[in-house]
Amino acid sequence: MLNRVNLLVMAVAQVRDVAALAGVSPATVSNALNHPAKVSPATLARIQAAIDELGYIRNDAARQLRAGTNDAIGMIVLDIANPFFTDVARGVEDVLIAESRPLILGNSAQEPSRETSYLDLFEQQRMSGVLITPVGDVMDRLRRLRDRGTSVVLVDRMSRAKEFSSVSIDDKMGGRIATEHLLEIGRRRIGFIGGPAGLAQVKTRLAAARAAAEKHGSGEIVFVETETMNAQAGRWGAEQLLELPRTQRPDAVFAANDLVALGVLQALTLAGVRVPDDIAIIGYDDIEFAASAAIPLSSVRQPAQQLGSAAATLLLDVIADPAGSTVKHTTLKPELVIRRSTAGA
Amino acid sequence: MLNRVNLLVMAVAQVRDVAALAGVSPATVSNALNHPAKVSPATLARIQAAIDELGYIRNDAARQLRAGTNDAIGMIVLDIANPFFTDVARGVEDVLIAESRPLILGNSAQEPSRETSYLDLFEQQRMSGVLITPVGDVMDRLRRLRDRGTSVVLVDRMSRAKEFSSVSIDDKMGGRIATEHLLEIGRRRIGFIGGPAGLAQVKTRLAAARAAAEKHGSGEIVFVETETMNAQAGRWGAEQLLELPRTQRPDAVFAANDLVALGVLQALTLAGVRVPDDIAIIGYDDIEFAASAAIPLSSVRQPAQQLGSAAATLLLDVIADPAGSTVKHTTLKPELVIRRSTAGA
DNA sequence: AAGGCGAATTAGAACGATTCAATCGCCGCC
DNA sequence: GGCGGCGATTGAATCGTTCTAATTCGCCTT
Repeated sequence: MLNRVNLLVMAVAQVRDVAALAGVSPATVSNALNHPAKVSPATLARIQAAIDELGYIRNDAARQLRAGTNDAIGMIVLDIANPFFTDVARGVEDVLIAESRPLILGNSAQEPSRETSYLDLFEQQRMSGVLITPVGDVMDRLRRLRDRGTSVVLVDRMSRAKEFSSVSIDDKMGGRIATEHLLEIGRRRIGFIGGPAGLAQVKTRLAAARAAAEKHGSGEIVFVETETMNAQAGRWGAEQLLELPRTQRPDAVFAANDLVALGVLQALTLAGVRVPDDIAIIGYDDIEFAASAAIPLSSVRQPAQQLGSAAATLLLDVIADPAGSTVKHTTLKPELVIRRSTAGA
Repeated sequence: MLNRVNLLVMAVAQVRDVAALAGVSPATVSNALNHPAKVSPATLARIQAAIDELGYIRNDAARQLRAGTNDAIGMIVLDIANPFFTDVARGVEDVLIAESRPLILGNSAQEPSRETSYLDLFEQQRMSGVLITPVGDVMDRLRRLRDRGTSVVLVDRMSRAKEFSSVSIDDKMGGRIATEHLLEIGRRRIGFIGGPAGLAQVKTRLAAARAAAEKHGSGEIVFVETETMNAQAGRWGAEQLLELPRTQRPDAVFAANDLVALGVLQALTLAGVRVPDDIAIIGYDDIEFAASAAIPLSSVRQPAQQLGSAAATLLLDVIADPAGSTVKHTTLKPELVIRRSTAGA
């Protein structure tokens, strides 16, 4: 008999209902669920039958309250509309599903306010771990999270202060190889399109591009800062370049990601600029769509899924041993992928 | 003074610590947080100061346990790697953020087992609402969820039994206009690529295509069933078509979504088939990348973000009045977008 | 037959916030 | 001066599960 019955709505079954039906105490039901070895096979079977009959579903809020922690992992991605990040998320998911840990996915959309509200949520929920690609200045928040027992791993961003473990892809190398490639095919004025400038990825790739140009001697970087990094921003960025006087117009574009690159490609084509003859374009990420673009896009391939699974694995390690003395940084290597948009000289 | 202090780790502040610091009772702190009107401005200020000083963050598990419900909304999408679904998710997010309701995003990746495990999670968490585009046969699960007080709205899928409110896009119309367009430009044998066949969207679009072909008289549909709906499946599907004897080879492909269409386009191009001359291609969804494909892709545009916001709005209505007598179905209209992949005759 | 042991089970106290009913203080009014 | 009334505050109970410590029971040993 359920302990509380309403004339219209049957109350949702709880441990005590299951216990009553199986003729045991609530503690035994809890043991059956959480430490089956402690319960005799016969009782186990009776309890299972009772659970099935009543359709019992444990209340996670109560469980978490008692446990003091939530076994879910929170993840905050920069832009859910960018296939690069969905690939990373899939890498994460694969690892977590195997450990049967729920993944809560949040999209900051490059807006600090949204990032903060997800951090609030994760903090209130006492998540056991958080994966984040930060937009705003959240180091204080992350420190607080860690102090409260939530493990933190940075994704695609090295922690400057080396406080947090991180998994990233070598942006310096990526920026360098993309730029060197453009220089090698004879380009000299390179428009770098991306933003905001404060974003770590943008900052590093741009700095590496400038360094490569300087080292080469006759190369030059023109920075066009955008507010976000989608195709629309790319179209806008391309228009800025086209407004420059002929003599200052770049002969190549290095886009901070492929979405921007695709936007640039569209705008240039629309304006009658020949790609790659007049302006070569290289993107970043090598998302699936780069290869099937109108003019197949050269890009700097990032092992996105691998990044995700490495991050998830690392996070699980940190959770298992939060006091683990060492902060680990894993850095994966990007790879140049040459296609038509930078073909020939 | 914190009520429990460890030599090494300062305990996380709780209501009673805040209360003690502010010189009030825990009940007043709770009121300050949840019903500020009930608390005098002076006390409110003191409590706020105490909260800031201690860095108090409320424990959501305790709150939810007491409240009996979680104010978060769960959403299960078919495929996070498909821009169509991320667009839908963004529409949902926009609405929910405005209501400051957390969105928990799960990716079923078209796998019933993953779908089920997210449903388990949402059920255990006593979510107040769930948005789902079902893969497997989950009607029983959804019914149970509803009986337990979680509101359910189906996305991009009409509930056959009309039990649940839903928001969808008219797949019948979409299948028809795509097929009619191919017939109008003179194509007769149309390969329909997508799957699995059980998926509602696939079923409906295919049926509509067949109906349109039949009505026309000389049209014919060849169905190539795939396991999923990504570019790889599209490449595989295209290869199946190419293996057919010349006489049976279609002169057009209707792909169940744009990812598949892009895969088909790649494989056909690689095999030296001219698009659209030899084989025309039309996709479905009109994702952003369709327009910038090697051969810009004709498609059936679906108002994805609008679908998402409509679904979220409807769900909030249902949550506000779960007993609301009427089950509502909103159907949005798709739109034909013609580009080069089906241009000319 | 008494004692001891281990496996299985259980009573009851947490976990931390919220809420209801009850109390407190204070003001104004007769 | 006493009392009604009202806003502000609070004590204690509650949400459902898990864990610790204690109990029960059957069986083996000596």
